[in-house]
Amino acid sequence: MPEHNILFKGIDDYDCYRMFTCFNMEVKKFRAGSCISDYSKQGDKIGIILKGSAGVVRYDVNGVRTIIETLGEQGIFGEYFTYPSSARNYVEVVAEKDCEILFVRRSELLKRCEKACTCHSRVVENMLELMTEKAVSLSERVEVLSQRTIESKLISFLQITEEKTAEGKTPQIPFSTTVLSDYLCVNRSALQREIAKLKKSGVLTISKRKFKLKLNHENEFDI
Amino acid sequence: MPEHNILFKGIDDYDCYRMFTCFNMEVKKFRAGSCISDYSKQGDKIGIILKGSAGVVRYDVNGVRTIIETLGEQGIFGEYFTYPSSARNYVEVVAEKDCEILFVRRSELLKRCEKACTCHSRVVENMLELMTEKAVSLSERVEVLSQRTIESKLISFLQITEEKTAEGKTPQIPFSTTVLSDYLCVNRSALQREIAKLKKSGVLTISKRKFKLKLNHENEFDI
DNA sequence: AAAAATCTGTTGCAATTGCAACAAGGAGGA
DNA sequence: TCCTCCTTGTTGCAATTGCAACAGATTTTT
Repeated sequence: MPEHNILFKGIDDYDCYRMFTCFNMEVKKFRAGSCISDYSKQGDKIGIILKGSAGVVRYDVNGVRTIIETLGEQGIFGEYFTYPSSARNYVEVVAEKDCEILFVRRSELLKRCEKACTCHSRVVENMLELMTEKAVSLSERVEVLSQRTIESKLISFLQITEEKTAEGKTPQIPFSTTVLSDYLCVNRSALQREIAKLKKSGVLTISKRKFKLKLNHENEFDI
Repeated sequence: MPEHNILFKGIDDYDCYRMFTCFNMEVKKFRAGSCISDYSKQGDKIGIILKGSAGVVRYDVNGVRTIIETLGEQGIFGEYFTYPSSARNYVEVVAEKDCEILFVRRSELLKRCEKACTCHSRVVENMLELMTEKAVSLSERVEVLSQRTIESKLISFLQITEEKTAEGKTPQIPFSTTVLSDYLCVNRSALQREIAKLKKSGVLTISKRKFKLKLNHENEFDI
């Protein structure tokens, strides 16, 4: 039932069905690896990931790939946010796993409802929650990318990953090293070199994708 | 009248006054250069810039400054978004100009109003707009920082600045070069060197802070 | 108006990062 | 099983970036 989704959290079946139609929403499925949106002529259309995961990927003129964002369930995307493809680079959203995506126009969501239904304001509330999540995850992205060296980009990323790991579980890098380098926006072999250094100095332990950080707490701020 | 603010857009005087109290909001003033929040123990408190502008700034262990975000009027900030100060770095929000800031807790904004006032849902709607703006500006930030070289970080920043410039006006860099380097997260003199190169090759013209870009459109994607 | 502070612009040298090439280790399909 | 494709890991060399120092310009303060 595509009417049931995170945007309609807290709303009963009948209203869900009604609004789904009223807002001109649609749900589409995509196979892993396929392109969900190429960010051209989408206007204010917003995509919300109901199931699966996806990545916002950019290829520049030289073919260099950059993973701008990774989107899990509840992730949202659209031309409205992401800087669009331009003459200098090509941006697309690619399904990582099989995906189910809800599409809706921003203008539809915000239109003043003639019937002033309470459920409409609940939708706006839910949208606020999704948008807040997006802002938080973009902030993390900025935190990582604003680091000046590969080493600190990596450490910053690993720390954030650690914090997201459930209590008692071993933190795990969600990518292959190759993909990680595209995510940190650095050269793969240079990243590999930094990983080797951190391992050698005992700061980092990795087996497969599971890792452990032991930071040296000298030379730090008192807070 | 602090009751009138962007969060209360579309709401009449009486309700503004009532909600301002009901939500435990407060408005504070800050002098240019002063520290608005040091991101410690703020919990879910959110700041909204009513007047003035501010920057979210990080200093690392070596004293290197990074401008994580710049916030104009309607900009929002809080520990909830920005990665907080840690043992390795210190984050604060600094007023660029004299500021008037509205503080409110996220939990207060989202609490189910017993009186189910229509104006409350309008506040949520306004908040969604502010949050969307934040997501958009963070996306731009990622766009710039994800570039691999100083040259492309600079060009990407200048292009975005151009696009924001009102029709007919000359685009203008909003910072000094020194501050710009902290915003692009690169070394100042290396940035200066790249600017010199672009000037020499005729791609970039700058006088004071006004600039003009003439990009060479070879080797580009057809879109 | 003089002094102080800040910003711009440049440069040589050092450190970091990117690039290319290659060997070795899975994973999955024919 | 063998073969292919993809990822990991390493390295020498080249290019980019950071650092430090300094001179001149500009702005702010006294």
